[in-house]
Amino acid sequence: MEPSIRELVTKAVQEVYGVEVVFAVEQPKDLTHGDYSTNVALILAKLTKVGPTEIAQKLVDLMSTPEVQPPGLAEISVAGIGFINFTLAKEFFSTKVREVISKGDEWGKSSVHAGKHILVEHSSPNLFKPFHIGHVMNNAIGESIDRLAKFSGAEVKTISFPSDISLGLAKAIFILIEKYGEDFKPTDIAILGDAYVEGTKRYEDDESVQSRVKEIADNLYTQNPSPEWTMYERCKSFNIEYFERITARLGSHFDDYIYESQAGVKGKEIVLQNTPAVFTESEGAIVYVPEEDRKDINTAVFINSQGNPTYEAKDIGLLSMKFSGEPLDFSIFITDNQQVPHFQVVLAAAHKIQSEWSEKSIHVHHGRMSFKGQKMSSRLGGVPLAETVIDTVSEEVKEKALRDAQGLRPIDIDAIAIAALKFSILRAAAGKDINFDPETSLSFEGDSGPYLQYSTVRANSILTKSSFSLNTEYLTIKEWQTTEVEKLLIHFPEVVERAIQEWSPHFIVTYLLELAQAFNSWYGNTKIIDDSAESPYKLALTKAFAQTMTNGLTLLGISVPEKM
RNA sequence: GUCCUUGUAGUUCAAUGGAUAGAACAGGAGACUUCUAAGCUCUUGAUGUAGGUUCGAUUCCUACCGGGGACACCA
Repeated sequence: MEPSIRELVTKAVQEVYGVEVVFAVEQPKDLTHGDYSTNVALILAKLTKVGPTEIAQKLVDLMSTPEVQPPGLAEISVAGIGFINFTLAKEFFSTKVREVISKGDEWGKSSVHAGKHILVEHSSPNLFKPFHIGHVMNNAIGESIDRLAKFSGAEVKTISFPSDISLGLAKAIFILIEKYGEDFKPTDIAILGDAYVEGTKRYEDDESVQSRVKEIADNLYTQNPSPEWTMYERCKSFNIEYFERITARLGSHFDDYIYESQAGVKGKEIVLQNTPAVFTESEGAIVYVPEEDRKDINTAVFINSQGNPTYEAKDIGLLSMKFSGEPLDFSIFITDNQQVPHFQVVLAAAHKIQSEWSEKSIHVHHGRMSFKGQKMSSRLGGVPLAETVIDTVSEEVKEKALRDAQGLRPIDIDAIAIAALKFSILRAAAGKDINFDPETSLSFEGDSGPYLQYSTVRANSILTKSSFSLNTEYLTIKEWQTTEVEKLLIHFPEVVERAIQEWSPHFIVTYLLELAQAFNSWYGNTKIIDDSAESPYKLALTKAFAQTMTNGLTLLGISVPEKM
């Protein structure tokens, strides 16, 4: 409906004022103002120096003639300081309800990026560091953006970029060999994480440890067959399995991995090829010096004086590998915003090597998660692990379900716990820090993941009881007061589109909350299954609601339990 | 010190330059005896400070104050 209203307004403006202006057609904040509204008169007022209400009235008069109006429009009116409000006919809503049901899982799907190829990189783990609550934040946002990309009509490939080689990793290997011997086989990620932490400490204040660790690092970088290399390979495959298990539990799947070790080799090669064209030598290292007018970025080392690629060069290698496959339209990557300055330098340098590397890259950055006010550092330990948090929350869910004397499937318990967790992350506009406190951040009541699930489950339960089918003739209802549920329902595709345009899942969250509230309020005051003539339509509306919720939750990476 | 980013009820979060700044939690009150009470209804309460641009500023600009981050061989 939004496009045809836009067209109607554009034509009217053209006719009266003979100009083209940029204006908004949007859902008013207050539903009583109508289903759509435009600020075009306010914009024109500036141009023509005429009062906005006068302009609005002129346009409304012109648009109100039946010949020019698109079907489904019931009323156009001037309101407030000069807004033009559009109210839709109830037939429009009932037709839409039918459309929602027949489209099913495709309802709300956009075509803004139809035919395009998008690469999404997220959840990149540092092998040997356990997957902690901060990684869950990256995963939740990344997974949702991945799903939004798929819902945009594009062909999407999802990858992860594990950090599999570093000095820190050699420190962990050192501890493992010392403590457990060369034949150690990893069975628990915590042992590796502890080794990492211990290695970091030991390295700091012991020179003999330092030289031994560097020796190990050399063997790892050169893939030299040695006890530490064998140990490293065992640990690496164990870690990848661990990573896949935990991300699968969170609902993610990766098509491919690009390892930092590969990207490092590639990156070094590219940086050397582009020296001195792009990079310059300085103090034995190879650095990128930004342009004079780029005060916002710093000089950065790409290859250190030992000749090893740094993080910066690895990212150049990563870019080259991302773009070496089939042609890409966008390459989206998700990190926390601590890394923003780093990527500004990398992309500035990348632009000079291959301009599409920076032009087609989209860096989505989110805030960081602090834990009960404490900054988190996986090197120092003390950070809650993802699995521990999920398990703890799952226990609470289970207890609550028992109190309510309900049996829940284990898979549903997990789904509810994960919904609570993901919701606490996705509800906020990305970019802001989240202070995570399991006591207060994870709620099952009010604005929460479980609230959204519960509303959907309840609707589904009614549908099961009623044996609803789409064939029911529900469009013939006479007495019907359009509800807030329908009024919100029709805007789902616009919300999805905006979330895609801005790569911001939180628009979906905000919308689903509003929708669920509208439904729960309606549910509380209406009997849906009854003998009235409206009952089939009420069931259809319930179905359309459940479908919209399910589609929206899917975009957030949250699944809907069978019961709760 | 330079640059980036952020500041909204007691708390956690919303609000493409527009209509009366919305929710939830916490606090207070209530309904139901009806399809799932993880629900519904009512209620108390907020834009860091000072200027500026605009018909109109939480939103844009400037300064200050308070968080967070980056500043060359870690990732």
